Formats: sequence, structure tokens, C-alpha cells
Amino acid sequence: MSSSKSVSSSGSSEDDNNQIRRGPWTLEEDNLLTQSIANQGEGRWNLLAKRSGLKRTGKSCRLRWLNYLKPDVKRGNLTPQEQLLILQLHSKWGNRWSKIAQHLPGRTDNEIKNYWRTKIQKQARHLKINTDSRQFQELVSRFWIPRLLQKASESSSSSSSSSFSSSAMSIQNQATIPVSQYSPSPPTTSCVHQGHEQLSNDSCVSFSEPKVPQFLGYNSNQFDELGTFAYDEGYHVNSNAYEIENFNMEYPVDDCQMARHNWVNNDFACDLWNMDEFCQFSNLQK
DNA sequence: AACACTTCCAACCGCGCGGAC
DNA sequence: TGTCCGCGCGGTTGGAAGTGT
Repeated sequence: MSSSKSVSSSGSSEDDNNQIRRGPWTLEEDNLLTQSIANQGEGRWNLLAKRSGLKRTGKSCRLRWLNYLKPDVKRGNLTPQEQLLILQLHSKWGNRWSKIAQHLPGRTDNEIKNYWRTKIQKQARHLKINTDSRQFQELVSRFWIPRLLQKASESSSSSSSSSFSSSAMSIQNQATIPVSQYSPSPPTTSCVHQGHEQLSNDSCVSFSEPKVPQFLGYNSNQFDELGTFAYDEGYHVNSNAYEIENFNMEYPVDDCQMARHNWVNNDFACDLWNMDEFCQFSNLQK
């Protein structure tokens, strides 16, 4: 695709013929658009663009408003709960970003799409797994979702507030996680700070076990409502209880040096995507 | 310090749908 | 019925910022 997006060094450009501006929005433009929407309301974007005096297309105005200026747009890292929901909903709906975004208040389809491409697809690529494949669904259901449930529970125990309106989010406060059902021995290495000190040791990595909260759980009805976790083999989460296994992981330096490198350089206190664990999971799959 | 490389995300595009005429 | 227009969606791009060497 040859993009016609042509941004000058000043960060914007103008179409010579109709004076349509493209590229990054200025503060003045943002203010003008916000003011216009306050006066005229959303919708009729082409008309709004003309009336406002903005040299932007209606389409561009709409995008800027919905993805950036709208007051309820949430910014910053996605919470484990949000990540969990994205995985669930994507397994159900695929790349229906706007539909998925409807279940994540304050998040835009664009943000979710970017998250999927930059985090999830990237990791899938590292593992040479197609995100459409059955293997990927296995990865999600056996590995990522249990991890996210764990992290969701951890975060909920440290912070009692959640802006989630989705029913799936009460997962964090209820029931019991059937982790072993997902995986014979899921690599549940904690991504919390405890690993950092140990990483200065070049010989191997030995993580202490995660601080697993007694039992995690959820109300299966909530998953049923979303229709998730029920993959094509009839794989379905129920209310059975399983214990999350604790274990140490040790790697030969050669195999996982790069992974540890990544681990050090990413803030995995906030990020699920630990390459060490993907190495482990990938090996389990072989 | 300088350069190379990677990551992230705002902004763009083409396309398709649905309503108005 | 056909055409036009507004709108929304999913895919893609390019540049800023971050990180590595």
C-alpha cells in the first residue's frame, strides 16, 4: 500500500489544491475541534469540519475526537483485566476491534488494535505461531489467560477499585481458577520485581515462586455470557478448582540469555510478555 | 556522543454499509 | 432502482521516542 500520508518536517502538510491539512494535530486545532463539538455535537463530521474552520477532513476530525480528545478516553497501559478481556473477546470475534472496544470503557479500537499487533502478534511471531492457528489458541488458553487471571487477582487485591463495567471483570474477586485444566504445568513465573536482583547472575536464572494468592477464581456464568473459553474442542472453563503450581525455572545461559535480556529491559511488573516463559511454553509444546 | 535499530501509536487509507433522495 | 454521501471499520504507515552498541 502506498500511503499518501506525506508529512513535512514541520510535522504537518497541506494539500496544495484544497488546503486540507494532514499529519499531527496542533493544540490550536484540538481546541477548535473540541469547541466545535461542544457547540454542534458529534456527527455530521464533514459539516462540522467545514463550519469549524478546521482545514481537516471530517474523517480526520472524527478520528481525532474519538481516539484522543473525547473526555472519557483512557490513556496508559492496559490493565491485566483489560488484557484478559481482549484475549477473550478476540478469541470470540477476531479482529472486530470496535466491537471489542465496546467492552473496554475508555479504550479505543485503535488502541486495542495497536496492543494486539505490537504485543500479542509480536510474541506469536517470535514463537512462529500464527494468531489464527489452533496452537495460538492453546497458548492463549493454557498460558496467557491463567497468567492474566493471576495478575488480575493480584492487582485487585492491591487496588480495590476497577472501572470495569464488563461482567467478566468480576472474575478477579470471585471463585477459583482451574489453571491445571489449561496446562499440565504452566510456567507461572512471577514477573514481579523479585527476579530483578537475580538477573545480575549470569550463570542461570532461578526465579522464586510467584506470590500466588491462595486460589483465584471466577464465576463461570460470566464467561458463558461472553462465550469465551469455549474453543472448538469444547474446551470450557468451569467452576472446578485447581491449584496453581509453584516452581523454579532454570535455563542454560545459551538458550535464554536473550530472553533474560529482554526481561531486564522491559518492565515486566506491568507486562505479561516474558520471553523466558514463552521459551518454556514453546518447549512444552514440542 | 553518535549512530543503528526497535517499539509504539497517532493518523492515514480504502472499502463497505446504510440512509436519504 | 440507482446514486450519493456520511460514517465506521480494519489494515497500514511513518515518525517520535526509546534502547542498544
